[in-house]
Amino acid sequence: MTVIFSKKCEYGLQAVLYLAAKDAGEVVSSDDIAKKLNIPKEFVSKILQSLTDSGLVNSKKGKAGGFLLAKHPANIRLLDVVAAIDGLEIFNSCVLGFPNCSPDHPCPLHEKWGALRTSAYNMLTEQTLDQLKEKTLNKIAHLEV
Amino acid sequence: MTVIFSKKCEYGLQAVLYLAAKDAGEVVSSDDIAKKLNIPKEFVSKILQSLTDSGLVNSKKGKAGGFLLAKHPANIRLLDVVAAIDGLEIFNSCVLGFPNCSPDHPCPLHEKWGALRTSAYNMLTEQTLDQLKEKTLNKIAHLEV
DNA sequence: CTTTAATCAGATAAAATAATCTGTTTATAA
DNA sequence: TTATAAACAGATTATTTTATCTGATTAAAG
Repeated sequence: MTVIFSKKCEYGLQAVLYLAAKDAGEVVSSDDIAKKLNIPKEFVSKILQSLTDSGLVNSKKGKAGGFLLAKHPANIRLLDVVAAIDGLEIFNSCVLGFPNCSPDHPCPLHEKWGALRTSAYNMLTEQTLDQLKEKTLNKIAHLEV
Repeated sequence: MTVIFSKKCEYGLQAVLYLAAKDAGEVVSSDDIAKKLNIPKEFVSKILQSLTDSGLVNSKKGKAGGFLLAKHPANIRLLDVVAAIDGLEIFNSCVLGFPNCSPDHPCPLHEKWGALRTSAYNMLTEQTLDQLKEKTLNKIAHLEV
């Protein structure tokens, strides 16, 4: 198989987009998130805990507790989430798996791939949770089974 | 972690590029390939066996046996190798892991990601093993440990 | 014809990723 | 103040991917 983001990262991105689509400050339980997004509750809970450690998400314990974004969604870029979960290695490693791939000793795809990779990086840097709110709401509205 | 191609696919691409950099018709053993590319012999052997089944590679059994490309390297696109090993699912599945991601019910990144994905697809379709021969030779020349 | 060196086939092992479970702590609300 | 519902912590399990092993078959070369 081929993957861009790990499952952890996909779920993490879905979850923070979901949080960003809620009203500011609203606390959402992992149970709610898991049900809405159709992903394992314990798993998404773990992921949000790690994003809490990373400072992107805040949590509230106890009854009526849950998660909420730690910053205004305009200040959270997709790249921040990816960096916190999967890391940025993908933007700095050879697409063909060659060692030492660099401008000095480029792999056969170095330039062509480099251009695509940069576009992807820029896109993830430009897009904030805020900017995607409308689209997220739309997608969520059609997640019913 | 984040990945574009599986290890299998990375090794497979490296191996066919290596074969394409050899003289036409030259038979190369998996042992040779493994040593040169610094990848596990049995693993690359398995991968080349599967590419043989896919019709991209031919094999020669017995002493002095090994592998060679089944077609002229100008007729093998990178996409063919990726398709044979990882499949093309990545070009047809949601980058955020949302179900049912389509123009009707797009995920928040549907358009932006779609553009990048198409660029990647086109690149892999345009690049043939032949076109990458010079660059492959250069890279291989600097693989020494 | 025998030795040797290769692919091939299938089983197995190891490592990484994904998912689940068990119990503890915490805070709300009845 | 007690019941409840949540995050949290850590261990465990399951699945997938990566890698290795064992033996069989094949073909070239001495």
